[in-house]
Amino acid sequence: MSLRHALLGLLAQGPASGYDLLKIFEISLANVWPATQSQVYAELTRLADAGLVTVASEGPRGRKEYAVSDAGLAELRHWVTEVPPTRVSRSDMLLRVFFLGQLDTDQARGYLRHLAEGAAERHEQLKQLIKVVTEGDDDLSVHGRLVLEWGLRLSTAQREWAEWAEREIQRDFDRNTPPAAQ
Amino acid sequence: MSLRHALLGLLAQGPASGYDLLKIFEISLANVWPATQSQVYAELTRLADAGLVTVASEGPRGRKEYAVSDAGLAELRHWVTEVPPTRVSRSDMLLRVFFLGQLDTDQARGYLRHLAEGAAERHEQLKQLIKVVTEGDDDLSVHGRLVLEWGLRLSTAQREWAEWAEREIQRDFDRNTPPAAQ
DNA sequence: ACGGACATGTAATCGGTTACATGATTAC
DNA sequence: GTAATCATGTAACCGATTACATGTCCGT
Repeated sequence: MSLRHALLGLLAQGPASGYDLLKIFEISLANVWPATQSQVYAELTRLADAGLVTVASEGPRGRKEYAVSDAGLAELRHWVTEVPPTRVSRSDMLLRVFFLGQLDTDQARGYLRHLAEGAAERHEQLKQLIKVVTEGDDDLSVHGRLVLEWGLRLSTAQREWAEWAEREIQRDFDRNTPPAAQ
Repeated sequence: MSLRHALLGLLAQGPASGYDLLKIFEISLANVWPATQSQVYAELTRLADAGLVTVASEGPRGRKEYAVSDAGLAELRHWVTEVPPTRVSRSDMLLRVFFLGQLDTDQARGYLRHLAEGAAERHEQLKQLIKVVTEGDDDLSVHGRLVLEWGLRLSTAQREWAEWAEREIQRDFDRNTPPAAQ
């Protein structure tokens, strides 16, 4: 039920329409909680039905501007402070690592090298992004920067780990394939 | 569709029943790709229908032992090597960080401290787990150790980041609340 | 006048979760 | 005999994805 809270959190910054919110999702929340158009409109309707947001004003082209209600703000704060964050998140990347034994050593090392390269690329992208976002002192920018810093640290850790794992696999291979057998 | 590949990967290690596979999920894959009982049995039926696994033998109590077919092995290898890993994974933990502006400074720092503590706990748990799993030289153990190492690095990075973010928030607070105002 | 952006909605499908339901075998 | 474990299955529901569908306003 986090899409609900993502929407409440964005609306806590100021009133917005579904269309506005979608654009915000595409830029600032895309890497943390992606959402589709269908989903956003449907959830806004549900939030309004539940009284957590209200339709503050209606504009041209059927535009509906939503504003968070007191109940909505309370729900948001409750979620942030009281609801324990999800323990595990599924990772198909790590699942593949479990099954690397199904490949030959070169392919397995290739997969890990690819992970390292991907992490390095993401790191560079985030470095660019952080330059662009550095201006702005609204709440979302301030805390968005904390999230970006996590992205930087995560991509660094992943690159280093993948490089380590690649060496580790090579080491295992060398140990099980003594020089005489080469 | 990764549950399907998780099952193929486990069956590539040797034939097993749905019941067996479930126990494996509960121990070794619990932190990477959790699966429920309903899900496993249903997916095994689908895999058999698709010809990716076969019922190798039937035992007492309606037990069905599944074995991966050649087509299944091919599908598994294709998935590991050719299908690009998922880019983003949703994180309600980071989503909360975005909305920390809705709390007062103490609460926000509390959330981050809590994250740091949680990461430290997970790190300790993994250190225990790695001791237990260190014996065993089958494929799953070898590559499972790579995954565990990632868990260790991830939990360390998260603890350090959360501690850094907590200080960062304090710094912001001090900057916006000059001594004269205290 | 027309194209692009603005703006909202519905329906089908899929993967995952929870709960329900049932029964056989084995160890004590 | 009986409790624990082994063993499989179904059904309802929920959140997310994809595709379809429709219409309006604004700038040039």
